[in-house]
Amino acid sequence: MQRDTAQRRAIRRVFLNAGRPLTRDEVLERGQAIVPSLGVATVYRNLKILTGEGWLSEVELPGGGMRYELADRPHHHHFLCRSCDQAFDVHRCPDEVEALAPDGFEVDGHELILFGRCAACT
Amino acid sequence: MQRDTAQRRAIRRVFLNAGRPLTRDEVLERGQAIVPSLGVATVYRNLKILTGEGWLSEVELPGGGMRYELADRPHHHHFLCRSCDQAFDVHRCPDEVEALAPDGFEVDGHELILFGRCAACT
DNA sequence: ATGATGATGAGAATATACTATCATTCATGT
DNA sequence: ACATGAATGATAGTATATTCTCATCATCAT
Repeated sequence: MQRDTAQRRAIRRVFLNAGRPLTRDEVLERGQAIVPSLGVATVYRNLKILTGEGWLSEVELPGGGMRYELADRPHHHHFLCRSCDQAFDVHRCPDEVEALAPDGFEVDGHELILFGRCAACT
Repeated sequence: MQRDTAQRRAIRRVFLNAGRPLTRDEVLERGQAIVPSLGVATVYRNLKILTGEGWLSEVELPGGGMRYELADRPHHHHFLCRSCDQAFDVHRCPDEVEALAPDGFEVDGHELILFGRCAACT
């Protein structure tokens, strides 16, 4: 059965403290602040396991690499800072976006990404 | 100075006929229908040149690989078919989306992506 | 027509993201 | 405390996208 390791606990804590989508490197750095020996392979393994369990979900934004965020969050979108490349949550959503599709197209989801400079980079 | 080659003409024609963002492979396939000898390196080179000239612009949607589209089109968004992976233009845009950002964040652009099945795949 | 040189095409090389391997560590049930 | 085997970490391997190299081709000013 699955074991409760310091590494996996660290990775979970990183996400619980983040409040925004994280890249593999962000998880690695922040995880190493808790468990210094943490390696990339373990980060990859656990991102996959936690995603498989439905605890994390994948977020694909421009700029390479997948990002991950807690899966239990209500519908929301993202802001991507062009300066620091960090992603942030946007909790409001324009209504009826899915009605914008051309006729004959079946929409089953949508993603809205805002670009600019975050509060820290302004 | 720059030369007007059959390959570059073919690639330009592919975009003028497409009316939607194309992946490298879509450009290659359609380009080879015009100039059979067309190779990947040439496609890459010309995508970069045409983008640098401002004739094409890059579109980054989920699912790997960059896509390219004519740069002179008015503001619009995209629909990505989960079945055939083709991208289509969505010409309507929800207003005031950029006002959704958190306080202190400077928004300078946005992208809206609708997911589902296109008319041909339905 | 022709020569200079920009462009091409095939394949090698590189960059990057991710996965597999495996000896070692350590969480867990007893 | 101990045995079991799941998890880890270092690194090798794989996959994929893109760029580089270079011999050859072909455009265009003359």
